[in-house]
Amino acid sequence: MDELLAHKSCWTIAELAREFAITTRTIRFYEAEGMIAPERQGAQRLYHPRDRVRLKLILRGKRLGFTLAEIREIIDLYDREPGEAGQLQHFLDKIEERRAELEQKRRDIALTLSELQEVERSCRRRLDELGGAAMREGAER
Amino acid sequence: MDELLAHKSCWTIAELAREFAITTRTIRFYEAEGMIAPERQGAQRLYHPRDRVRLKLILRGKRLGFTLAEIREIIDLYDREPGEAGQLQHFLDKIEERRAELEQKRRDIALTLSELQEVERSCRRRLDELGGAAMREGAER
DNA sequence: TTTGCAATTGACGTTTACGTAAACGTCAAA
DNA sequence: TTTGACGTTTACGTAAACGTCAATTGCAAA
Repeated sequence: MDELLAHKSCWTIAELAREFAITTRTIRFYEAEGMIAPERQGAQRLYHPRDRVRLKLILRGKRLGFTLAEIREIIDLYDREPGEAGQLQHFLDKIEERRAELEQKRRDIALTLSELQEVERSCRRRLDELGGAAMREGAER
Repeated sequence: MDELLAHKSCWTIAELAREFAITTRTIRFYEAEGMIAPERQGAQRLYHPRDRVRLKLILRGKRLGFTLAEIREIIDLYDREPGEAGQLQHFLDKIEERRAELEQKRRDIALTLSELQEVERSCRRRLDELGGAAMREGAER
């Protein structure tokens, strides 16, 4: 029910775990690694939209095969202070690195997809042959 | 020198390790996991084009964040016997699974790339501001 | 023939990313 | 008031993917 309310402003750890299909242990682990910093109400953790976004970014990074250390670096790129010129250049370099990695991944995906497509084609051909044979056999009876 | 000969037909473990920038330990590990099966000349391993291709596939899979177990499954899709209808359908299902994963990764990459681009833009804006300020300051002297 | 490099196996160590279990607090419904 | 659902911390365990080291062997140049 409440799940349907599009604009929730805070979540419990169990809610987030359910939503993203991970365990609460995992969420706490990310916090221990300094990747999320939920508010505290006494002992309880309270997650705000910002935390939820971070969690999403972490999971996206994981799907792409980045390590938590790399993901931390990427996220750090997002919420950074303007800084001065030297920093900014170093910063742009970092971004460029990440972009190169992502584009390599993209090429890898394209290759794999087209190979899979080829396998699928030959698989369907074979299936057609079998189907055809079965149908001819059926017609003979 | 020999490296320039495009059509080598076999490699030593050290050559492959150098070419792909991994350790020999890693290559042997993949063999122990049953992912490569080089020829043996006595105790020495001899890698043929087929082994080299497999190694490439493994590394590509790793870049995409697949586990070795998943990579093994993907590679298995490639060199599979025709088989009968039931197998083939199950086989097509597997392919579909992998495709779905790859397309998820593709979306993830697109999102990350566009976010990085946004960060880069704001970074360059800031850099321009600083540059402009420095230049005006220079002109004042 | 010795020296030395490249290769081998085997055993154990290490890092990452959590899982699992124990022991406890909190609050609301029965 | 007790039971249950949910939360907490602390600590130890574990699977994956190698790294590291030791002991040994084969071969080839000096």
